Amino acid sequence: MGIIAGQGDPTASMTLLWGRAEARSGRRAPGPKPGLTVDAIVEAAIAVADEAASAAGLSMRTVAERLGCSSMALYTYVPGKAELLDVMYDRVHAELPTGRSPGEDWRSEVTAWASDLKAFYLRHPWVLQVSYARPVLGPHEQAVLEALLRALSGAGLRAGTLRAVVSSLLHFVQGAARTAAETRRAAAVTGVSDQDWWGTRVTLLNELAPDFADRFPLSTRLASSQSPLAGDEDPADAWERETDDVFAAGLAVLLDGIEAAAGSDGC
Amino acid sequence: MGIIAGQGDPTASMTLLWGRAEARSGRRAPGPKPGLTVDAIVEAAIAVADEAASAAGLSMRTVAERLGCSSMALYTYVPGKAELLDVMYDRVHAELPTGRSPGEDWRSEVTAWASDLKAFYLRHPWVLQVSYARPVLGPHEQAVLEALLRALSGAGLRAGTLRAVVSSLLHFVQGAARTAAETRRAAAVTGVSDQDWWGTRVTLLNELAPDFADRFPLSTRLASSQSPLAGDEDPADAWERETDDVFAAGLAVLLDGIEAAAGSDGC
DNA sequence: TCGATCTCCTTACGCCCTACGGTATCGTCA
DNA sequence: TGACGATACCGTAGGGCGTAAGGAGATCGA
Repeated sequence: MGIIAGQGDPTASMTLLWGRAEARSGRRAPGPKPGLTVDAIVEAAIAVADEAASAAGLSMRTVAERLGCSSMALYTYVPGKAELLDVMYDRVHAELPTGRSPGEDWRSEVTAWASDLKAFYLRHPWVLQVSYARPVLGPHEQAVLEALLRALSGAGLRAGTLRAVVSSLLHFVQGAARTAAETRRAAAVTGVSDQDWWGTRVTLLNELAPDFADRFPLSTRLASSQSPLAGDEDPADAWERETDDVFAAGLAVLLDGIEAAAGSDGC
Repeated sequence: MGIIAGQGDPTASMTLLWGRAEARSGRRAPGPKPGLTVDAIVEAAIAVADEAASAAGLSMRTVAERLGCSSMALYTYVPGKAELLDVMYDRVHAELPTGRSPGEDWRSEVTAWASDLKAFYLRHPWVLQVSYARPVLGPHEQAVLEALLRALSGAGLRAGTLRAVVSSLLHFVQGAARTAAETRRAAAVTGVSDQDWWGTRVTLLNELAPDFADRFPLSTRLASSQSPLAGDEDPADAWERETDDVFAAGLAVLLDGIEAAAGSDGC
């Protein structure tokens, strides 16, 4: 459901994201000792979202339950759910590598960046549901972008082209990851495996639209060209391999395009 | 929040999608005359979702209000919200052109397809929130896919490459449209214009992270290379033009890549 | 005319987020 | 030492949401 990030108080979110000033002023305020910390809440919330495999499964109640407090206790530390999501979003990006692997050509650097990012999205699919329109502007996400720019710096692109390439790459990885994650989640949530689901649909389609192959000849041909299962292969594994192949092939196409663009950018 | 489509009863959804059998059996059943139709409900639901610019704004209650009935009355015609979304999703795809424009080369055909699709997503941003993992498999969406395949048939790609190219193109268009739609929606929902929002964030960033430019030199340079506003241009228009340029440039990169792949596919 | 059957509504349950006001706790200063 | 007042935390409640259950009324075939 495309959650809008950055919707809460900007000052609150940004302060939480970039080193908290109040954490440094040594003086403790009067009153009872805090039983929680923002860090603990964020960690718990990430764990909840990971398990639910969806931002929709994240509720203040579930987070509070995991921490052994009431949902209202969280509001002492975090202004609201929107700001919590902002911080979760950035924090989890700290997992991604940011260092350069020296001496590699830019193609393999970008490929490594893309597959790291895709794996990351599959570990934390809820990240894909945070809107990218008004970025959270946190340090860890920024580092990921910087890593891509570093990898691409070897390709020699003009600024305009570079912007387009960056967004293409992001959209490509996010799209592929989104599809893969949603497929997994659909199987988990509904309890129906992909093959069963497709089987049911295809049977129904044959009954309800017997003229399918005539109306959509190219789609039909593309679907039937799917490589058949090797005899003893687990269908789920085969599907995984198939999508990996599509990812690699799509990325290769994109990289070819970047190379061509770099050439015409006159470098 | 990535809504899972195809979650309801497959038979129900598919029957609603592919010509309703019961509509043809002439015999009216006893009981009061139906005051609504599935079509009217779907139309109202699409209007609601368009206005809310988000699938989250779509509720059975809102749809019912627009039709002047109670929310429970809808359940006579539609099994549930999931199936309603399935039907909305496919129905709205009927807007898109499906005919081929004869005599054009495949590059301009694909470009036209992509920009039509992007405009469509911007008119109906909620479509982007319906999961693509278990496709609805309705006739109108299928026609859109078939149109792309027809446009690409001139490029001479092997089946494997074709699959990768199709998914790259879809992901690219969806990603670009998603960002654009969410930017618009964020401005509408929060009442804060994009420039104001960015201004606030940048100011905060300067205060909280004065070392930003040192930590992220490439990001800083890319951001500062943005073309400045022409004196009397509306900032919103300038932003629109900027994203259009990025879209066109990204698509061009992708098409270059397709061309290269077609070459190495040996056609 | 008389069921049978269908449409549509009211009610209710169980989720969600969070505003508000009350209470328990503890550092600080007189 | 003792009281003050800031702070942490919770209970309640209000307004969302989807939809199960069951009842009221309309309309058909027999």
